[in-house]
Amino acid sequence: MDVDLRKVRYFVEVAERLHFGRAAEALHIAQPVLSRQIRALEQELKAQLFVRDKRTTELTPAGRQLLADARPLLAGADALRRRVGRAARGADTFTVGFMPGLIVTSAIRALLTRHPDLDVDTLRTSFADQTDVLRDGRADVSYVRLPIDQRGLRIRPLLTEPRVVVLPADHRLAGKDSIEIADLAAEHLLQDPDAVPEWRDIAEELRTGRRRDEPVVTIVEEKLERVAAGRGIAVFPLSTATFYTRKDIVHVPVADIGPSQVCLAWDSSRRNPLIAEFAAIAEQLALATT
Amino acid sequence: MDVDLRKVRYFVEVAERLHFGRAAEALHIAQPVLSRQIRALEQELKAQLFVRDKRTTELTPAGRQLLADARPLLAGADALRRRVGRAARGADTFTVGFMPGLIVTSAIRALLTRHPDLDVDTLRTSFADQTDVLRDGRADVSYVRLPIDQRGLRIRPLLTEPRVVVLPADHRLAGKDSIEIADLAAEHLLQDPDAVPEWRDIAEELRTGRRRDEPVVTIVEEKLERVAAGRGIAVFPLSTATFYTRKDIVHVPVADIGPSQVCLAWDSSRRNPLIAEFAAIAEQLALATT
DNA sequence: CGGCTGTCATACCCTGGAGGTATCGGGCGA
DNA sequence: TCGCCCGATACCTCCAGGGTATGACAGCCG
Repeated sequence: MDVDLRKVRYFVEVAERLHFGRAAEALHIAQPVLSRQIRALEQELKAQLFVRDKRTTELTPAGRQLLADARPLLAGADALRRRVGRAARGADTFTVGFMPGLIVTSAIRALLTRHPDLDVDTLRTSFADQTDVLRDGRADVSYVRLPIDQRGLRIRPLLTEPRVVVLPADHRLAGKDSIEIADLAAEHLLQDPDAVPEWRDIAEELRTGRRRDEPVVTIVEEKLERVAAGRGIAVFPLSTATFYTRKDIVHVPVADIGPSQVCLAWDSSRRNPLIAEFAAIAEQLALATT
Repeated sequence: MDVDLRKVRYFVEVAERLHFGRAAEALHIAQPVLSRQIRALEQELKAQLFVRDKRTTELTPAGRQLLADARPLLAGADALRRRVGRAARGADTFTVGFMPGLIVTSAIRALLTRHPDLDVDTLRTSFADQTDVLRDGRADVSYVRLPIDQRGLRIRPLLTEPRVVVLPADHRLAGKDSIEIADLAAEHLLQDPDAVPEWRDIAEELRTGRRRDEPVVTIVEEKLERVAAGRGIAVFPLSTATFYTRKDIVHVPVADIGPSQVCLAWDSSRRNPLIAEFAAIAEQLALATT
């Protein structure tokens, strides 16, 4: 009848690892149970999801389709749960996500003057999870920096600002007025490469596959700490770079890199009047400050 | 852990009827089972969903929130099921929804020349379900006429065309070059009032509540049959009105009514390259023909 | 080539939850 | 006041989801 979200969640775990035993471990269930549930899911959907040839596990086309659809569905279920829970707790709440370096207080204050009884929360995000918080209901709207995966979201552009590279003060490029992205080909980037697409194309560490697989740091202060220690570089929007000023660090404009585009984003399947209202406020404030 | 979609479906049925007995009947289960499942759902979500005071049932704020979120979630589950089933059947398929009167063959032909192996289907929609087919996965893209509920969708405007009122040939207004919407205040509209927002504001049958509750007809030919029989009027885009020409029917422009805006729409949570490709084709064709 | 290991499937048991029927109890209308 | 409507409660049955033990098969290594 209906798909069983538990089975779908199990499937995602297996599909991501292509290994029943380790997926079962991650799900805290026994491996035979997982095998049986996946089989049951295949029967319910009347579709083979994996090809298992006694040694390796691989996805079928149907499995790939399911994997693509499963994650938004599970996130939607998560969001439903969160929002109902919040509605049950009584007070109207509205949660605004924001990236480090962005100023959101003026918009929130404007919203509060119109809705004095509203309980407005803020939620700090990182580049990696700035859209997840919208899909799983942790935030109602979120200030995001492009590029993002826009699936399931609606966005409104607010402002753009130039991006700079952040270097240790004693770096060979530290004195320059402006550099080009190619000058950084040999450096180690401390952030998600998706955040700087121009760098992807020229980065040596990506081409040679010799990228150190240390976990990507998501906290700005932590990134700056590593930059100062000479362990890598980072590309920030100008406002972020100036906000976190330190003596052992400098920032240099990069001539051939796209600006940082800041947008307001929200889940496109929702229609909460507060969202539209907040979007209008944010847009107006963005216009006023430029 | 995860929400149970079955329980959510049960909840929607009860929330729409505010009556456990009839909801149970519609779901083909016994009433006590339904009562118990709703109670279980309330416990799982830790939220009271209904206030039951021995005679009437009413939704709580949490219940209203759940109702708002439940439908897209269930439609998403439906869509997942459909798309996985299709992927399992093998051949790549792509389904285009369209409203009566819109011509889609040229766009489909263009898509087919680029993807000779693709299996392209068409699906005729009506004003009422033109967006449902996208949300529940019956179609990959759909030509729609505004206004629509844009939640969860992404749309691209294609073209606009004037709208006319369709009248029996012997109607008192039949000879006019142009009329105003107010002239139609006393008429019976044969279609979903949401399709003609300007009419909502002046319609006598809506103001007095004496609207005959005959089911809204969704088939164009059927509407024309009723118009010819003097049982009501209909507002169509010009192309539709000229397409279905009959001797016992005339159409008259309405001066103060917004044009019909035709868009291509698709589910905003998906990223299928074929969707983007088809959107580009449709946009180009729309530009070429104007 | 034989044994070991890793990996998924099978067999079997136990419990909880979803379905059913019968019945209760409180409002409301006649 | 009586009957009716409607949701809740009580109790039964059965299957699905969890567990453990073990089998089957591929690849690896000595």
